[in-house]
Amino acid sequence: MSRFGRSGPPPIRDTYSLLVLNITFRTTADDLFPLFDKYGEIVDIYIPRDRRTGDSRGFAFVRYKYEDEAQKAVDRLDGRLVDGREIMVQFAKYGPNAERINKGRIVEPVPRPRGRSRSRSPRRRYRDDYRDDYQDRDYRRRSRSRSRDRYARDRYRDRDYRRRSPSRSYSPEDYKKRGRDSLSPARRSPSRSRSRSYSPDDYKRRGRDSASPASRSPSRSPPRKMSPSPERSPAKHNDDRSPRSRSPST
DNA sequence: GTTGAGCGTT
Repeated sequence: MSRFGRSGPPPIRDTYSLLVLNITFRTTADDLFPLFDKYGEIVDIYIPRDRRTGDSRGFAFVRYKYEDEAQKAVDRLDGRLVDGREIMVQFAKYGPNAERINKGRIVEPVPRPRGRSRSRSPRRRYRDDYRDDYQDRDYRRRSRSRSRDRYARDRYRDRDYRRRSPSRSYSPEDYKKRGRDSLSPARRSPSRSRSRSYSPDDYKRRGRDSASPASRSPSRSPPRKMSPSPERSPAKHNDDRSPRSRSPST
């Protein structure tokens, strides 16, 4: 669903895809259009949305017709405050086709039987080399928590989904696979097996993981309930301070 | 009704 999408996405050939990140969940293509359109000719703007909620995922794809304009837009709109949020504009990679993409531009939509593309240096040779270092600094600092929990909001409405799918959680097979893999140090650490067949640490680690999270820490589950009745133990502060605070002065 | 790394089609 692109802004210019009449019957689907336009040809990506000879187009420069820009990835706009850090945009607000309320920002739409229409909001980005006037911003990017001012810096160049926009071929298309696409904002992936959640198939469940339909909300924006927080990033958009802006396709420019020319590389210089795209680069200019990146330089201009990158870090721009949009809707109260700093957006990050950078050249986008089209998934697995990224190898055929150079600076966001689709070099060749079809795979090359020859490894020629492999031989040549896809390294950037633009005058904007300095920009790469500028972006690779640390301004892209990622937060300590990721938004991967964005789907968690579904649990609020579909929180009942856990009951109808109790086995939806991690399968024991996963543990078995991991455990079996850990039990094969010969293939993972051949130099390690020369001393001993396997390390007890691995066994312990596997045992911990296999152990139930609830029974692994008996001390974490004190038999004492956290709901002390005010009537059952009123003689904690009242009785203590009673003789003292009761008669501060005569 | 919330959120904040990333890479795309209704």
